[in-house]
Amino acid sequence: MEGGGRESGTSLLFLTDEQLRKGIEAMFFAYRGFTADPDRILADMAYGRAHHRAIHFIKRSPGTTVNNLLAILGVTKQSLNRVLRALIEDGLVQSEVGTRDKRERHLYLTEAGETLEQQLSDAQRDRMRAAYRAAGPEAVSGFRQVLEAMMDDDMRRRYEALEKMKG
Amino acid sequence: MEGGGRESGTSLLFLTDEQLRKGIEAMFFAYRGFTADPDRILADMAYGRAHHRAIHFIKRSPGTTVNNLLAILGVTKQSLNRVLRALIEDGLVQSEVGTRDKRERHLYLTEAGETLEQQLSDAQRDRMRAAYRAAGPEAVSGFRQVLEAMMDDDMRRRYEALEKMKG
DNA sequence: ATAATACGTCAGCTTTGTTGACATTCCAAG
DNA sequence: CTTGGAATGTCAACAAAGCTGACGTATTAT
Repeated sequence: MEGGGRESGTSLLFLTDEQLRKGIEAMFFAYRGFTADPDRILADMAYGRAHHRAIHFIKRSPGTTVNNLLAILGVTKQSLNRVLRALIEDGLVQSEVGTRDKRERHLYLTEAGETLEQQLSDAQRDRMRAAYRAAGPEAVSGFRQVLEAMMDDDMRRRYEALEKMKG
Repeated sequence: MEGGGRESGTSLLFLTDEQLRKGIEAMFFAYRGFTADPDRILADMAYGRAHHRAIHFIKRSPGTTVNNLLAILGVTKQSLNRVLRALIEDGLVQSEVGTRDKRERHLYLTEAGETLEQQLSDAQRDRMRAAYRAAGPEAVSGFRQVLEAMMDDDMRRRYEALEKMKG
Protein backbone atom coordinates (compact mmCIF):
# COMPACT_ATOMS: atom_id res chain seq x y z
CA MET A 1 0.00 0.00 0.00
CA GLU A 2 2.29 2.79 1.22
CA GLY A 3 5.81 2.88 2.66
CA GLY A 4 6.49 -0.28 0.72
CA GLY A 5 10.17 0.51 0.26
CA ARG A 6 11.51 -0.49 3.64
CA GLU A 7 8.76 -3.02 4.19
CA SER A 8 9.19 -5.07 1.05
CA GLY A 9 12.37 -6.72 2.26
CA THR A 10 10.55 -7.91 5.34
CA SER A 11 7.45 -9.05 3.50
CA LEU A 12 9.49 -11.29 1.24
CA LEU A 13 11.87 -12.70 3.83
CA PHE A 14 8.87 -13.43 5.93
CA LEU A 15 7.34 -15.90 3.51
CA THR A 16 9.53 -18.82 4.34
CA ASP A 17 8.14 -22.30 3.88
CA GLU A 18 8.05 -22.60 7.65
CA GLN A 19 5.90 -19.51 8.00
CA LEU A 20 3.60 -20.75 5.29
CA ARG A 21 3.35 -24.15 6.90
CA LYS A 22 2.34 -22.52 10.15
CA GLY A 23 -0.39 -20.68 8.33
CA ILE A 24 -1.58 -23.90 6.73
CA GLU A 25 -1.73 -25.72 10.04
CA ALA A 26 -3.39 -22.77 11.75
CA MET A 27 -6.04 -22.85 9.05
CA PHE A 28 -6.58 -26.57 9.55
CA PHE A 29 -6.94 -26.44 13.33
CA ALA A 30 -8.96 -23.23 13.28
CA TYR A 31 -11.47 -24.62 10.81
CA ARG A 32 -12.09 -27.51 13.16
CA GLY A 33 -12.90 -25.02 15.88
CA PHE A 34 -15.00 -23.00 13.47
CA THR A 35 -17.31 -25.95 12.78
CA ALA A 36 -17.15 -27.64 16.19
CA ASP A 37 -20.02 -25.86 17.92
CA PRO A 38 -22.64 -26.18 15.17
CA ASP A 39 -21.53 -29.78 14.66
CA ARG A 40 -22.28 -30.54 18.28
CA ILE A 41 -25.78 -29.11 17.98
CA LEU A 42 -26.47 -30.89 14.71
CA ALA A 43 -25.21 -34.22 15.98
CA ASP A 44 -28.22 -34.49 18.28
CA MET A 45 -30.59 -34.16 15.35
CA ALA A 46 -30.45 -36.10 12.12
CA TYR A 47 -28.57 -33.25 10.46
CA GLY A 48 -25.03 -32.53 9.42
CA ARG A 49 -22.83 -29.75 8.16
CA ALA A 50 -24.50 -29.83 4.75
CA HIS A 51 -27.85 -28.93 6.32
CA HIS A 52 -26.23 -26.12 8.25
CA ARG A 53 -24.77 -24.63 5.11
CA ALA A 54 -28.08 -24.78 3.28
CA ILE A 55 -29.89 -23.17 6.21
CA HIS A 56 -27.25 -20.49 6.50
CA PHE A 57 -27.46 -19.36 2.91
CA ILE A 58 -31.24 -19.53 2.77
CA LYS A 59 -31.34 -17.32 5.85
CA ARG A 60 -28.81 -15.10 4.17
CA SER A 61 -30.75 -14.71 0.93
CA PRO A 62 -34.39 -15.56 1.55
CA GLY A 63 -36.19 -16.53 -1.64
CA THR A 64 -33.00 -17.70 -3.29
CA THR A 65 -33.44 -20.32 -6.00
CA VAL A 66 -32.12 -23.86 -5.95
CA ASN A 67 -29.73 -23.07 -8.79
CA ASN A 68 -28.30 -20.09 -6.96
CA LEU A 69 -27.76 -22.12 -3.82
CA LEU A 70 -26.11 -24.80 -5.92
CA ALA A 71 -23.58 -22.35 -7.27
CA ILE A 72 -22.78 -20.94 -3.83
CA LEU A 73 -22.38 -24.29 -2.15
CA GLY A 74 -20.52 -25.86 -5.05
CA VAL A 75 -22.18 -29.26 -4.85
CA THR A 76 -24.32 -31.24 -7.26
CA LYS A 77 -28.06 -30.81 -7.37
CA GLN A 78 -28.51 -34.41 -6.28
CA SER A 79 -26.47 -33.79 -3.17
CA LEU A 80 -28.24 -30.54 -2.35
CA ASN A 81 -31.62 -32.05 -3.15
CA ARG A 82 -31.14 -34.76 -0.56
CA VAL A 83 -30.49 -32.10 2.06
CA LEU A 84 -33.30 -29.78 0.95
CA ARG A 85 -35.81 -32.59 0.80
CA ALA A 86 -35.11 -33.47 4.43
CA LEU A 87 -35.36 -29.84 5.51
CA ILE A 88 -38.63 -29.32 3.62
CA GLU A 89 -40.14 -32.56 4.92
CA ASP A 90 -39.20 -31.60 8.46
CA GLY A 91 -40.81 -28.21 8.01
CA LEU A 92 -37.67 -26.11 8.37
CA VAL A 93 -37.58 -24.86 4.80
CA GLN A 94 -40.40 -23.78 2.54
CA SER A 95 -40.19 -24.08 -1.23
CA GLU A 96 -42.34 -21.78 -3.35
CA VAL A 97 -42.86 -21.91 -7.09
CA GLY A 98 -41.62 -18.73 -8.73
CA THR A 99 -44.13 -16.17 -9.99
CA ARG A 100 -42.04 -14.67 -12.78
CA ASP A 101 -40.49 -17.98 -13.78
CA LYS A 102 -42.53 -20.94 -12.62
CA ARG A 103 -39.66 -23.36 -13.14
CA GLU A 104 -37.79 -21.85 -10.24
CA ARG A 105 -38.29 -22.77 -6.60
CA HIS A 106 -37.72 -20.01 -4.10
CA LEU A 107 -36.50 -21.12 -0.72
CA TYR A 108 -37.40 -19.65 2.66
CA LEU A 109 -36.90 -20.66 6.27
CA THR A 110 -40.05 -21.43 8.21
CA GLU A 111 -40.33 -20.32 11.81
CA ALA A 112 -38.87 -23.62 12.93
CA GLY A 113 -36.07 -23.14 10.42
CA GLU A 114 -35.36 -19.66 11.72
CA THR A 115 -35.18 -21.06 15.24
CA LEU A 116 -32.60 -23.66 14.33
CA GLU A 117 -30.65 -21.17 12.26
CA GLN A 118 -30.51 -18.82 15.20
CA GLN A 119 -29.29 -21.60 17.45
CA LEU A 120 -26.56 -22.60 15.02
CA SER A 121 -25.35 -19.15 14.12
CA ASP A 122 -25.39 -18.03 17.74
CA ALA A 123 -23.02 -20.83 18.58
CA GLN A 124 -20.76 -20.06 15.64
CA ARG A 125 -20.87 -16.31 16.20
CA ASP A 126 -20.00 -16.72 19.86
CA ARG A 127 -16.76 -18.39 18.99
CA MET A 128 -16.03 -15.93 16.23
CA ARG A 129 -16.75 -13.03 18.53
CA ALA A 130 -14.46 -14.43 21.22
CA ALA A 131 -11.69 -14.88 18.64
CA TYR A 132 -12.18 -11.36 17.31
CA ARG A 133 -12.16 -9.87 20.79
CA ALA A 134 -9.03 -11.77 21.74
CA ALA A 135 -7.19 -10.74 18.60
CA GLY A 136 -8.33 -7.13 18.34
CA PRO A 137 -9.73 -4.99 15.51
CA GLU A 138 -6.54 -4.69 13.49
CA ALA A 139 -6.01 -8.42 13.54
CA VAL A 140 -9.58 -8.91 12.33
CA SER A 141 -8.97 -6.64 9.39
CA GLY A 142 -5.88 -8.64 8.46
CA PHE A 143 -7.72 -11.90 8.97
CA ARG A 144 -10.40 -10.88 6.49
CA GLN A 145 -7.86 -9.60 3.97
CA VAL A 146 -5.94 -12.86 3.93
CA LEU A 147 -9.09 -14.97 3.73
CA GLU A 148 -10.39 -13.01 0.77
CA ALA A 149 -7.08 -13.34 -0.99
CA MET A 150 -7.17 -17.08 -0.42
CA MET A 151 -10.48 -17.64 -2.20
CA ASP A 152 -10.79 -18.87 -5.75
CA ASP A 153 -11.66 -16.06 -8.12
CA ASP A 154 -15.21 -17.21 -8.74
CA MET A 155 -15.79 -17.85 -5.04
CA ARG A 156 -14.52 -14.37 -4.23
CA ARG A 157 -16.95 -12.98 -6.74
CA ARG A 158 -19.80 -14.83 -5.04
CA TYR A 159 -18.63 -13.76 -1.64
CA GLU A 160 -18.46 -10.14 -2.69
CA ALA A 161 -21.86 -10.35 -4.36
CA LEU A 162 -23.32 -11.58 -1.08
CA GLU A 163 -21.63 -8.77 0.82
CA LYS A 164 -23.00 -6.13 -1.52
CA MET A 165 -26.56 -7.17 -0.70
CA LYS A 166 -26.43 -6.59 3.03
CA GLY A 167 -22.94 -5.59 3.95
CA MET B 1 -1.84 -5.33 24.07
CA GLU B 2 -1.24 -1.56 24.43
CA GLY B 3 -3.21 1.59 23.61
CA GLY B 4 -6.41 -0.30 24.29
CA GLY B 5 -8.16 2.70 25.78
CA ARG B 6 -9.31 4.55 22.70
CA GLU B 7 -9.52 1.37 20.70
CA SER B 8 -11.89 -0.53 22.94
CA GLY B 9 -14.96 1.45 21.90
CA THR B 10 -14.24 0.58 18.30
CA SER B 11 -13.53 -3.06 19.00
CA LEU B 12 -16.90 -3.50 20.62
CA LEU B 13 -18.99 -1.53 18.15
CA PHE B 14 -17.31 -3.43 15.43
CA LEU B 15 -18.56 -6.86 16.46
CA THR B 16 -22.02 -6.60 14.99
CA ASP B 17 -23.73 -9.77 13.89
CA GLU B 18 -23.25 -8.60 10.31
CA GLN B 19 -19.50 -8.29 10.77
CA LEU B 20 -19.37 -11.70 12.37
CA ARG B 21 -21.43 -13.23 9.60
CA LYS B 22 -19.01 -11.82 7.04
CA GLY B 23 -16.18 -13.45 8.92
CA ILE B 24 -18.04 -16.75 8.98
CA GLU B 25 -18.70 -16.65 5.27
CA ALA B 26 -15.15 -15.57 4.50
CA MET B 27 -13.93 -18.56 6.48
CA PHE B 28 -16.22 -20.87 4.53
CA PHE B 29 -15.22 -19.65 1.08
CA ALA B 30 -11.55 -19.33 1.95
CA TYR B 31 -11.36 -22.88 3.24
CA ARG B 32 -12.62 -24.09 -0.09
CA GLY B 33 -9.78 -22.26 -1.78
CA PHE B 34 -7.37 -23.55 0.81
CA THR B 35 -8.11 -27.17 -0.07
CA ALA B 36 -8.86 -26.75 -3.78
CA ASP B 37 -5.35 -27.20 -5.18
CA PRO B 38 -4.35 -30.32 -3.25
CA ASP B 39 -7.81 -31.76 -3.94
CA ARG B 40 -7.24 -31.39 -7.67
CA ILE B 41 -3.93 -33.23 -7.45
CA LEU B 42 -5.37 -35.98 -5.27
CA ALA B 43 -8.39 -36.49 -7.49
CA ASP B 44 -6.17 -37.97 -10.18
CA MET B 45 -4.92 -40.61 -7.80
CA ALA B 46 -7.01 -42.83 -5.57
CA TYR B 47 -6.47 -40.47 -2.64
CA GLY B 48 -8.44 -37.84 -0.83
CA ARG B 49 -8.08 -35.14 1.76
CA ALA B 50 -7.64 -37.66 4.53
CA HIS B 51 -4.52 -39.03 2.85
CA HIS B 52 -3.16 -35.52 2.44
CA ARG B 53 -3.61 -34.78 6.12
CA ALA B 54 -1.86 -37.97 7.16
CA ILE B 55 1.03 -37.30 4.79
CA HIS B 56 1.31 -33.72 5.99
CA PHE B 57 1.63 -34.56 9.66
CA ILE B 58 3.97 -37.48 9.07
CA LYS B 59 6.21 -35.17 7.08
CA ARG B 60 5.88 -32.68 9.89
CA SER B 61 6.86 -35.07 12.67
CA PRO B 62 8.74 -38.02 11.19
CA GLY B 63 8.60 -41.06 13.42
CA THR B 64 5.34 -40.01 15.03
CA THR B 65 3.18 -42.82 16.40
CA VAL B 66 -0.26 -43.81 15.21
CA ASN B 67 -1.77 -42.68 18.49
CA ASN B 68 -0.18 -39.27 18.23
CA LEU B 69 -1.44 -38.86 14.70
CA LEU B 70 -4.88 -39.95 15.86
CA ALA B 71 -4.99 -37.21 18.44
CA ILE B 72 -3.88 -34.54 15.98
CA LEU B 73 -6.29 -35.54 13.24
CA GLY B 74 -9.18 -36.17 15.60
CA VAL B 75 -10.56 -39.25 13.85
CA THR B 76 -11.03 -42.84 14.94
CA LYS B 77 -8.22 -45.34 14.60
CA GLN B 78 -10.33 -47.35 12.17
CA SER B 79 -10.69 -44.39 9.90
CA LEU B 80 -7.02 -43.47 10.06
CA ASN B 81 -5.98 -47.09 9.70
CA ARG B 82 -7.79 -47.38 6.39
CA VAL B 83 -5.87 -44.37 5.09
CA LEU B 84 -2.51 -45.49 6.49
CA ARG B 85 -2.93 -49.00 5.13
CA ALA B 86 -3.39 -47.63 1.61
CA LEU B 87 -0.38 -45.34 1.95
CA ILE B 88 1.79 -48.14 3.32
CA GLU B 89 0.68 -50.61 0.65
CA ASP B 90 1.40 -48.04 -2.03
CA GLY B 91 4.85 -47.47 -0.61
CA LEU B 92 4.38 -43.84 0.39
CA VAL B 93 4.58 -44.40 4.11
CA GLN B 94 6.80 -46.70 6.10
CA SER B 95 5.74 -48.12 9.45
CA GLU B 96 8.42 -49.21 11.89
CA VAL B 97 7.90 -51.09 15.13
CA GLY B 98 9.14 -49.02 18.06
CA THR B 99 12.39 -49.99 19.75
CA ARG B 100 11.60 -48.69 23.20
CA ASP B 101 7.97 -49.73 23.04
CA LYS B 102 7.34 -52.37 20.43
CA ARG B 103 3.59 -51.82 20.45
CA GLU B 104 4.03 -48.46 18.86
CA ARG B 105 4.41 -47.96 15.14
CA HIS B 106 6.57 -45.08 14.04
CA LEU B 107 5.60 -43.54 10.73
CA TYR B 108 7.89 -42.12 8.08
CA LEU B 109 7.49 -40.98 4.50
CA THR B 110 9.34 -43.01 1.90
CA GLU B 111 11.00 -41.24 -1.01
CA ALA B 112 7.82 -41.61 -3.02
CA GLY B 113 5.88 -40.23 -0.08
CA GLU B 114 8.19 -37.25 0.17
CA THR B 115 7.68 -36.58 -3.52
CA LEU B 116 3.91 -36.52 -3.22
CA GLU B 117 4.08 -34.45 -0.06
CA GLN B 118 6.23 -31.91 -1.83
CA GLN B 119 3.81 -31.74 -4.72
CA LEU B 120 0.84 -31.23 -2.43
CA SER B 121 2.40 -28.72 -0.09
CA ASP B 122 3.90 -26.77 -2.97
CA ALA B 123 0.43 -26.31 -4.38
CA GLN B 124 -1.01 -25.31 -1.03
CA ARG B 125 1.88 -23.04 -0.17
CA ASP B 126 1.67 -21.29 -3.51
CA ARG B 127 -1.83 -20.17 -2.79
CA MET B 128 -1.01 -19.26 0.78
CA ARG B 129 2.00 -17.28 -0.38
CA ALA B 130 -0.07 -15.40 -2.94
CA ALA B 131 -2.67 -14.59 -0.30
CA TYR B 132 -0.01 -13.44 2.15
CA ARG B 133 1.68 -11.29 -0.47
CA ALA B 134 -1.60 -9.72 -1.52
CA ALA B 135 -2.61 -8.97 2.06
CA GLY B 136 0.74 -7.84 3.44
CA PRO B 137 2.73 -8.70 6.56
CA GLU B 138 0.51 -6.92 9.06
CA ALA B 139 -2.57 -8.66 7.74
CA VAL B 140 -0.80 -11.99 8.04
CA SER B 141 -0.05 -11.34 11.68
CA GLY B 142 -3.70 -10.57 12.30
CA PHE B 143 -4.79 -13.59 10.32
CA ARG B 144 -2.72 -15.87 12.50
CA GLN B 145 -3.89 -14.24 15.70
CA VAL B 146 -7.55 -14.69 14.86
CA LEU B 147 -7.05 -18.28 13.72
CA GLU B 148 -5.26 -19.22 16.91
CA ALA B 149 -8.00 -17.63 18.98
CA MET B 150 -10.58 -19.61 17.05
CA MET B 151 -9.15 -23.04 17.88
CA ASP B 152 -10.48 -25.31 20.60
CA ASP B 153 -8.24 -25.23 23.65
CA ASP B 154 -6.88 -28.71 23.15
CA MET B 155 -6.31 -28.11 19.45
CA ARG B 156 -4.44 -24.90 20.24
CA ARG B 157 -2.26 -26.85 22.62
CA ARG B 158 -1.46 -29.35 19.89
CA TYR B 159 -0.83 -26.60 17.40
CA GLU B 160 1.53 -24.83 19.74
CA ALA B 161 3.30 -28.07 20.60
CA LEU B 162 3.93 -28.61 16.90
CA GLU B 163 5.23 -25.07 16.51
CA LYS B 164 7.66 -25.46 19.38
CA MET B 165 9.37 -28.35 17.65
CA LYS B 166 10.37 -26.57 14.48
CA GLY B 167 9.00 -23.02 14.63
C1' DA C 1 -42.33 -26.39 -32.91
C1' DT C 2 -38.15 -27.06 -30.87
C1' DA C 3 -34.46 -26.27 -27.83
C1' DA C 4 -32.84 -24.96 -23.51
C1' DT C 5 -33.48 -24.28 -18.55
C1' DA C 6 -34.80 -25.42 -13.74
C1' DC C 7 -35.91 -28.80 -10.94
C1' DG C 8 -36.69 -33.40 -9.02
C1' DT C 9 -35.61 -38.20 -8.72
C1' DC C 10 -33.78 -43.01 -9.26
C1' DA C 11 -29.77 -45.88 -9.06
C1' DG C 12 -25.21 -46.75 -7.97
C1' DC C 13 -20.65 -45.55 -6.48
C1' DT C 14 -16.77 -43.29 -3.47
C1' DT C 15 -14.57 -41.19 0.47
C1' DT C 16 -14.40 -40.58 5.04
C1' DG C 17 -16.24 -40.66 9.06
C1' DT C 18 -18.73 -43.61 12.93
C1' DT C 19 -19.60 -48.10 16.56
C1' DG C 20 -18.82 -52.38 18.27
C1' DA C 21 -16.30 -56.56 18.78
C1' DC C 22 -12.21 -59.06 19.07
C1' DA C 23 -7.09 -60.64 18.58
C1' DT C 24 -2.34 -59.60 19.26
C1' DT C 25 1.50 -57.75 21.30
C1' DC C 26 3.76 -55.82 24.90
C1' DC C 27 4.75 -53.15 29.34
C1' DA C 28 4.34 -52.99 34.05
C1' DA C 29 2.51 -54.14 38.52
C1' DG C 30 1.43 -57.60 41.59
C1' DC D 1 5.51 -65.36 36.32
C1' DT D 2 1.05 -64.09 35.66
C1' DT D 3 -2.17 -60.85 34.69
C1' DG D 4 -4.28 -56.35 33.66
C1' DG D 5 -4.28 -52.68 30.75
C1' DA D 6 -2.48 -50.07 26.83
C1' DA D 7 -1.41 -49.66 21.87
C1' DT D 8 -2.32 -51.44 17.70
C1' DG D 9 -4.62 -53.82 13.93
C1' DT D 10 -8.62 -55.71 11.79
C1' DC D 11 -13.41 -57.24 10.65
C1' DA D 12 -18.16 -55.96 9.91
C1' DA D 13 -21.76 -52.84 9.41
C1' DC D 14 -23.36 -48.44 8.87
C1' DA D 15 -24.13 -43.19 7.87
C1' DA D 16 -23.21 -38.62 5.86
C1' DA D 17 -22.27 -36.34 1.97
C1' DG D 18 -20.16 -35.96 -1.99
C1' DC D 19 -20.11 -37.82 -7.15
C1' DT D 20 -21.90 -39.47 -12.22
C1' DG D 21 -25.38 -40.74 -15.36
C1' DA D 22 -29.95 -41.09 -16.91
C1' DC D 23 -34.60 -39.73 -17.19
C1' DG D 24 -39.02 -37.06 -16.59
C1' DT D 25 -41.68 -32.84 -16.30
C1' DA D 26 -42.71 -28.09 -16.38
C1' DT D 27 -41.75 -23.92 -18.22
C1' DT D 28 -39.47 -20.51 -20.89
C1' DA D 29 -36.91 -18.88 -24.82
C1' DT D 30 -35.78 -19.05 -29.63
